[in-house]
Amino acid sequence: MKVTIKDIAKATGLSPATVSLVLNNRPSRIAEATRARILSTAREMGYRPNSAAASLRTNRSYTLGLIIPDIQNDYYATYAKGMEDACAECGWNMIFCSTNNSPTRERQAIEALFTKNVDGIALVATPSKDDENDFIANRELILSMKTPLVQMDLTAYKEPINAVISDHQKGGYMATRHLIALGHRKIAFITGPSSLEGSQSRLSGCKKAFQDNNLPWDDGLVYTGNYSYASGLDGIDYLSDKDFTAVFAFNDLMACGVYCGLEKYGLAVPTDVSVIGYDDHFVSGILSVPLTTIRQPIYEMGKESTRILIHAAENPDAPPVVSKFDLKLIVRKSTRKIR
Amino acid sequence: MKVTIKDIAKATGLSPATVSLVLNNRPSRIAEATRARILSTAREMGYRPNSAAASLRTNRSYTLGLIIPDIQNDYYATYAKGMEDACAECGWNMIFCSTNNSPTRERQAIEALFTKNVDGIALVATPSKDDENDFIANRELILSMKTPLVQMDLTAYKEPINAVISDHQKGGYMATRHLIALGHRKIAFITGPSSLEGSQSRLSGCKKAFQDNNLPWDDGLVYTGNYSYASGLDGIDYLSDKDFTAVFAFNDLMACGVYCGLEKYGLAVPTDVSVIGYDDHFVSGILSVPLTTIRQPIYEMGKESTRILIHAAENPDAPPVVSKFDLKLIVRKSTRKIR
DNA sequence: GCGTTTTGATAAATCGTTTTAACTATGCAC
DNA sequence: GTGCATAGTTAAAACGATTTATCAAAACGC
Repeated sequence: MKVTIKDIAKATGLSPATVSLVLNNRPSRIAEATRARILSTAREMGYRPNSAAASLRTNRSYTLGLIIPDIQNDYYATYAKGMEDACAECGWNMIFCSTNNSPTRERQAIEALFTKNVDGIALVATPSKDDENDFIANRELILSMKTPLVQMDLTAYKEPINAVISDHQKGGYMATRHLIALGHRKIAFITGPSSLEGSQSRLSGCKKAFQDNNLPWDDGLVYTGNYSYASGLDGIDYLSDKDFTAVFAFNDLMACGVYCGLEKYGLAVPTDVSVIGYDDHFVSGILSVPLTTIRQPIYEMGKESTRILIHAAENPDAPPVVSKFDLKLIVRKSTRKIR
Repeated sequence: MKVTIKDIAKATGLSPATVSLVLNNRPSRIAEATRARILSTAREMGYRPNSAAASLRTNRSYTLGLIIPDIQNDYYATYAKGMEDACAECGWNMIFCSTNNSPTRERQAIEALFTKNVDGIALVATPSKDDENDFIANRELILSMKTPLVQMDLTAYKEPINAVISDHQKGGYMATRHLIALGHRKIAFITGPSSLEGSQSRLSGCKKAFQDNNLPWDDGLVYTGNYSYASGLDGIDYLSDKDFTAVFAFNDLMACGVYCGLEKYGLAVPTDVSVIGYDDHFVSGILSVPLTTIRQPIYEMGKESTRILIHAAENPDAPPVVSKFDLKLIVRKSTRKIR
């Protein structure tokens, strides 16, 4: 039925050992003629290795696992693409798990990946609103399995850990500074969930920018969103009776909601209100008023995650790596000098 | 190190055979007490099955492979999510492969999936512009492996094959009829690549709608795009010196390009020109002028694909299934009665 | 008490590959 | 002809689970 290494051995009159040595390109002294013969019959017979057998024997699968909260989210999808492309370059494979923002499914995914013997796991933890413990527990689970782990956007941890991060404090600072430079003083902020470090960091960057410019901070202009389109809308509802000339939404999706909300209240972007987002989601460039935003090199972060994991898989006692990425201010049409 | 079935056997003083029988819930006469003992020690010892070993022995992996052209594309991502959700419900796993629109990588993905012993493959073939042969060759490859295959949006094939499809001719018809009903007579069409069946079908649906209403068809108002944002823009450039009151873009992404193009020429949607898209991409609802579109139940199609594959895996000689899905006209703000 | 059925559990082969120590044959030096 | 190095190849033991035929003991019928 399926062609195995034994079949090739039989066909060439050699032993399975020899065939395996050649097919895996192991350092050994196999005559060049033999090598060629094996290679060509393998091709002719349509040999395809059985990775289950190999993985059983070697305990390696040349496969990475990726766990993301939602594959439909462009942000995670881009990260996934980065990882996948880097894997393809090295001939590795990936198993994706999209957990639909459920810590339970996240846990199941981890178990499944372990069962499948992956050589490394990239975890983009689900932004669990309430239960921080799930999050910790799942990370612990991976670590307890001794499988290399790389985490996105996580720094604080009791022990060093592989991570790809971007400096969100700086991102928050850059965005705010941009608005301040345009003359804005009454700036509203629509943040992410306060449980998320990324959101916290951005906010502290914003405050720092105010400080550095000797401007008074007003907590009343901060609305806590949850990174969804709807919460951008809600933010504007909340802000509708407040006085502000610019909005910094902590991601682009909420910025889209902000656009819609502002329109509802008869406010034009950027004439009446400047809007800045975060992420550089692909829609940002094709909106009616293209959105000024902070770009995260999320694709590159995906690629780097793969590199880190492969390296960790191949060097079991390499020290943890933290790769820090630079953010970039992308100025488009949604922000302008205050009138 | 890792807990195996043998370890549990040793710990309970039973044999590996018994442990396996219990853990897999096989029909057999194991004393209830024994069963309970095994289950509890397995839990205590943190046993996790080694799927490589199981798969080697049984030739089953409870894993499906999915091959899509681009994970970053919301359309495919939604399909993937549907498949994944359905898998999670059944305790199955998925291996995603995003091929970046490269037939070569598509081929590599197929090989990798085969090597990994997946129990079924869902193929969303890359819309290869020029070389139809790659496409055929890759499908043949999967079929030759005797692995269950389900294909999205493909009907024509010399032999019956599992597929999930939507009736694109009807979709084209619905969209065109909608515009005609609003009084439009000069309708421009921005299609997909003519090599793709889905695009062809939509176009024939459009023509049929014209026929049924005794309207003259004008090939000059047809622009062949490639489903990208840019080709929506290009389409409007091409049409700029033509006379038309409505545009039907064969997907929403091109419709976004159309929005932008029309703005460039000082035309407002829907006041000057009505625009209708296709897919119901998530941006369609959050555009400044929400887009009227034809919704494909792509998430459901993903779920169904999983069901088909699992069924095929468990019933090796079940006949091929073709699941047909209904399309729906979603009327938003981008189309209106002609002035 | 004997033969038969039922119950509960297991021995052992197997899946396809990898890997290491061991083996044979050949060439070479003397 | 003997000893030794080297080149080329292989035997055989894993890896961890599954599965079938088989076995031992207990229960049962009479």
